[in-house]
Amino acid sequence: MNKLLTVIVDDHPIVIEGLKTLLKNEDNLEIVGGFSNGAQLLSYLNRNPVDLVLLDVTLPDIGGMELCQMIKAQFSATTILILSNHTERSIIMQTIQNGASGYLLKNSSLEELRQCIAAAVKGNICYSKEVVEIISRPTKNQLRNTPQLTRREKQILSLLAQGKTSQNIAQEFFLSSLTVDTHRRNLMQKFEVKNVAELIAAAHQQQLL
Amino acid sequence: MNKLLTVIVDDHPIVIEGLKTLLKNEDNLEIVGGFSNGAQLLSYLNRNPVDLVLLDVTLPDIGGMELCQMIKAQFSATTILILSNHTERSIIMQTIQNGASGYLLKNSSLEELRQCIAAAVKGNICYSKEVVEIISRPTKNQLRNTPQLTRREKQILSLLAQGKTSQNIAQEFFLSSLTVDTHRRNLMQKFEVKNVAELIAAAHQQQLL
DNA sequence: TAGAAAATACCTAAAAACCAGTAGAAAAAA
DNA sequence: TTTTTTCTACTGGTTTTTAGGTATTTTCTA
Repeated sequence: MNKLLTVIVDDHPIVIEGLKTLLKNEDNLEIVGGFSNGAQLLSYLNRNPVDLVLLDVTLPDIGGMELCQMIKAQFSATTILILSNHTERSIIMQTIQNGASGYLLKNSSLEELRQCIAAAVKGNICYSKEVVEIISRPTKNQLRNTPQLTRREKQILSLLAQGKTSQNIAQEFFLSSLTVDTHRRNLMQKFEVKNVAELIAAAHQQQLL
Repeated sequence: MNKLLTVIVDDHPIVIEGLKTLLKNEDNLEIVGGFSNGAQLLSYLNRNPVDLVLLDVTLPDIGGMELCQMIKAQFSATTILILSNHTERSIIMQTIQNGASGYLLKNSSLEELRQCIAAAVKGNICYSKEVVEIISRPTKNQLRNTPQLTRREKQILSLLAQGKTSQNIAQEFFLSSLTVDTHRRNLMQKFEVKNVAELIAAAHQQQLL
């Protein structure tokens, strides 16, 4: 079996070197490049075959998410493994949806890295132990008390998210637009927000839409 | 190293037998039990040490989700791997939330099963290839009509979601509020929406926030 | 069945958002 | 270097939202 052609992308050269050293003795993979930004990576990918990309999500030129998408769109055979210090749940989940095959924190052991690489190149997804803890932790939303909405408020919230004005909504429900205004105001009060934009964002974060 | 004490829980006896046969020759694990419902499993767990549970989510007496939680609450050292035919995205995500260390479809290969067991007992999470596809699928659809945003537009979109007014944003970026208005208008045009409320909702659905 | 919660509706006035254009400067791409 | 895109800013007008309130009726529910 051929060795896995592997590249490392990280804005810290130290991390690149560290990984190179760590993986030097792996007999099933070969580090063929280390890049400090997304543009360099894409340029390399256009010229050379690559099996595996070890990718940091914070890069100077382009977000790791977009980069993920771009790599997957153009080089679908290439496996992406995220190696990051980001411990936010939403970020982790997003990377997977953008085509990454796993997520590890930078303090992962070589053993974990091996494990995840093995799973990833076989097409599976693998999260390291620390990442598992983050994922299983209840989301912020669940900790934060989600406001208790009445039936009407939910209806109106949903129509607001569809871009309807108070008047539109009033017509739809055979109400006075003034009534809708009141509901709208109560909604904003319950969510402790200043305007509809923030209202919709908050509602979305709490999975109410 | 001791063998992994493994139990199988599935309401189809055939599946239990099949798995037993399949895993009989694995030298790192030993099947110590096969149960067709949750009560039997819990009763066994109370009397015997178990390292790994291969669990189906559809059981006659109790939902796999609840069972997962109960196992993890009482026997936190026990690893749970879901083995199911459910292909709904939300169910898969939920099992992880409830403490499972992985998810495989029943048509997975022995190789995949091995891979996931290995990852799971080390504390990682592992999804089989088919499951990966399910997880990544819905977003691909969403990505189709994702508008291409400029850097400024992204910045402004993000501040809008925080409930900032055009004037607030203008101050933050040392711009005229009229400029921010223009960006805001362009954003709405790109997303084909009528106002910020819908804009935020659309952006959220496309994971741009 | 009384009291609480929810839904309804109104007033005023300021603030902000939205519409439909135009247009120069700066930056990026070809 | 030329072309295109992005960012910037404006005019002028309309619509909608937001921020204070208050108040009656309906619907739960304890």
